[in-house]
Amino acid sequence: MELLVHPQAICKVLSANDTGETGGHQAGILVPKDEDILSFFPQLGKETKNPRCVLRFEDLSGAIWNFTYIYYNNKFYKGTRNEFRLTSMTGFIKSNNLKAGDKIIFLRLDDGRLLIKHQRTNKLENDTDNVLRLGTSWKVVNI
DNA sequence: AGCCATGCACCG
DNA sequence: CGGTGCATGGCT
Repeated sequence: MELLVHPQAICKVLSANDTGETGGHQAGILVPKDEDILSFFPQLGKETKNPRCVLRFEDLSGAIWNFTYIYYNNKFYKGTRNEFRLTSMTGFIKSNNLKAGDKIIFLRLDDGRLLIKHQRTNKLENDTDNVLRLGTSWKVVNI
């Protein structure tokens, strides 16, 4: 019997840097080192420097987006980086006019296919943010 | 830990 | 040359 359970969907509130509003060109979003979040993505270790893989996402209109999931781990190779990023998202972010505060939601279907959707900022919800105070801007969503 | 920022390479 | 992405460093 298989008892291993993985989250089927996660979401992230975009930062200004994620959307490119800060003028940066890092072309993607940061993925916090949270077990529940990382388990959604392929496991990338520190055996090789800056390992990556391309993930194929489908949006609600049926369009296909290929994002690159990278583990910048040069901290283990005489550098200082130790973080995960999902890059090549400029097209998706621009075509949907996503801004800081908006959410991106990733879902995995039973057949392994990946879906991506987004949600505009809800200001009322923002107001309660201080009270809820989620540890990271990512959260596991059960569907 | 997470977000901000930037030099360089590549490509249309 | 401008947009995009890679890789990396800095700041909070």
